[in-house]
Amino acid sequence: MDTELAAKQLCELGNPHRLQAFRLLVKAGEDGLAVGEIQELLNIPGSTLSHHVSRLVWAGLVTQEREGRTLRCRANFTAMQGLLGFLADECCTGVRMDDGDLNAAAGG
Amino acid sequence: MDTELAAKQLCELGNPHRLQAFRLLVKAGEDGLAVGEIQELLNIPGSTLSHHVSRLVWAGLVTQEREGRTLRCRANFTAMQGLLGFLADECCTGVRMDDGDLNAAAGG
DNA sequence: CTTTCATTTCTATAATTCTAGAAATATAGT
DNA sequence: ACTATATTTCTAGAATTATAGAAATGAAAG
Repeated sequence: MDTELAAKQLCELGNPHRLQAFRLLVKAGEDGLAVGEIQELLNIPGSTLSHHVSRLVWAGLVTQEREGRTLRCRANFTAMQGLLGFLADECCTGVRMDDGDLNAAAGG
Repeated sequence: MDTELAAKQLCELGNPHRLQAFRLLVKAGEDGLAVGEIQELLNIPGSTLSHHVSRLVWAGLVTQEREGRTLRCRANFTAMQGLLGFLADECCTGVRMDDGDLNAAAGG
């Protein structure tokens, strides 16, 4: 995971509509949700949602599969775990501090 | 951690310059970095960097403390851990899958 | 082949963001 | 007060994004 990809994915998650949509897909798990189901839950116009979903797909965070007339969307858990791993490794290292460790870290 | 705050913080991390700056601050740990040090490392104009840093501060991801003429910036590890927790809990639940669990989860 | 449903693409507009030079502010030293 | 350094604020233009109505596309059903 390079910084560019991480930034791209963080950027796409960094919009309330998209983050909400993504959370719904995470909750839905394997079953996923049709675009129309997300639309009803978020209560926003179809064209607006389509824009947001396509950005999530573009960033690799969501996959889509046609099922007849509906498009089923699923969270890409692998991508999400990759992003989580990047954040944990690259953006949360430094000092791992419990209260007791604060002085030691600051002093030495 | 509510969705709005998470989205705000994700949005701010979702810019390459800001993500790079934040990573530098994470690496720097307790010591942090002066704005000018970040600027030299990223090699971008001061006004541009100031814009980005102020956004990170606004989102609560970075703190600033004046030390004479320099402004020392530090990553807010607590905020970052909160964000990580939110993502792990709210955006990475669903099916926790090792390879072996895939079929079981899909099957029922 | 027409209708119906689900979703996207087209199009336009308003709003936001990124970038960076110039000017201003804050601090310290002389 | 004057100078130098560090950083921000002002300002403006280019680029991107968000929003949503209207039209188009894909797929099933009659």
